[in-house]
Amino acid sequence: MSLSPLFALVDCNNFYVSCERVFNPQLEGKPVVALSNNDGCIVARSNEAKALGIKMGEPFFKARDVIERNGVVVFSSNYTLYGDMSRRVFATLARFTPEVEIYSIDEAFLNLAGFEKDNVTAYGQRIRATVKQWTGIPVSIGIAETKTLAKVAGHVAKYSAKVEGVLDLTIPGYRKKALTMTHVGDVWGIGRRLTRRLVGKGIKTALQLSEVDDGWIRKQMGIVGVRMVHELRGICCFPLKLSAPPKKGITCSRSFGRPVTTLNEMKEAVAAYVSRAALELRKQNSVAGHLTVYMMTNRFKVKEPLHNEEVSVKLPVATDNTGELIHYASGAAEKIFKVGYKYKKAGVILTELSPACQSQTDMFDSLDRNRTEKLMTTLDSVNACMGSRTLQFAAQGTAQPWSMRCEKRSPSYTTNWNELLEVKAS
DNA sequence: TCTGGGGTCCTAGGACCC
DNA sequence: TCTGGGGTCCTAGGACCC
Repeated sequence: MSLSPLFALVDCNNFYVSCERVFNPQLEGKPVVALSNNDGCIVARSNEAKALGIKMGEPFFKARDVIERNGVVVFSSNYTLYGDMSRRVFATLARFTPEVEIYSIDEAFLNLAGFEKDNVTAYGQRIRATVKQWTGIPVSIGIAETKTLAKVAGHVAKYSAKVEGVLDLTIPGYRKKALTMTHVGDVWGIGRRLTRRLVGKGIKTALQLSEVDDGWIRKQMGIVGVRMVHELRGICCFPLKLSAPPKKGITCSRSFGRPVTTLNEMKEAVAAYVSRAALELRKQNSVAGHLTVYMMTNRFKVKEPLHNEEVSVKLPVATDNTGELIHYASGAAEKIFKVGYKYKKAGVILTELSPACQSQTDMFDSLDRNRTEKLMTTLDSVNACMGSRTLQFAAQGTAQPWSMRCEKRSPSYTTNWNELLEVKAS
């Protein structure tokens, strides 16, 4: 007999801000925000910052006024720190159920099927308290028969003080109440576009969405919509994914800290992005058969000349070798780079990924692939233990004057001894 | 001065084939 | 007037997620 499904969504509250607070407890109770790469947008806000009206995704410079007036503490993103804290949270969750799906850096679904129904709220409270105690990170937990309902529950749990961070929608009457108080735009899978369309048709709450006719929603939103509505009714359509399948494409792109106007700098940046992408490629034991390079000027500067172009290369032999990939990427960059433009951003995309062990060899291949493979293995292991750019290709440049801004980055407290020693000394 | 980055899935439409 | 029809594969673009 198979158990009826029961999911818990564990969601870290204001995750990046919470990570910073673990190492800066005096920030507790104060407004704090964390910025995206290049210090561009606000991507995490403490409750106090939310209360000031600072919006998610808002450009930093637009919020600068409010921030300065209210003494909001600002952090650049520190993904090394957040990634490590995230691992600690998930390791803690794994103590409570063998089946954990890591959904994002700050969210996980747990399989609670078979756990005693009457006690799941108490169990959730234990999970929440343990994560807080072991990692310092506060979480909200939503429990329900489907992932979509668990997301709804988690959302309500986060904003309703009464439930103390854990809400179980399998308790009679709770599902309807939660769906009534959830705006349709807050349902998992309903983005800005669909929100506008649904609200235009008079569907404003998650409850109303759950009550629409199957045929109608099929026409409006396709099969995706039908699944979503079924999930809201308690019919499970999205099972837990316990192992992530290998990625089908790997991208690395960054905005520049200042405009790039020379081919040399552009090629350095592209080489640096290729190196990062190739490392990811090797981590999942894949090789890439196709490479795309793109570059763009600042789309917000309407008065400056615009150039936005990409070029693709079919690689003669699928590879994970950084040097080889840099070679093709540089050629591609040369093809589209134009003098007289101020480039804002560039990126590299690796696609047509396949398992490294199955890669086809080419009779006329001029590279000694055994040797380059050893070189890559050595490079990766040196960088893994001594820091990510200890060994690098010369093409990436050393000064990297184009690299992104991160003026307010905290030290990587948990992973970088050198930085920690600097903090102690200062 | 200043506007993130990295993914996934689905659909529609064209090419191609028999 | 009327132009076969249906399957499969691929790609571009749209929508979404955090």
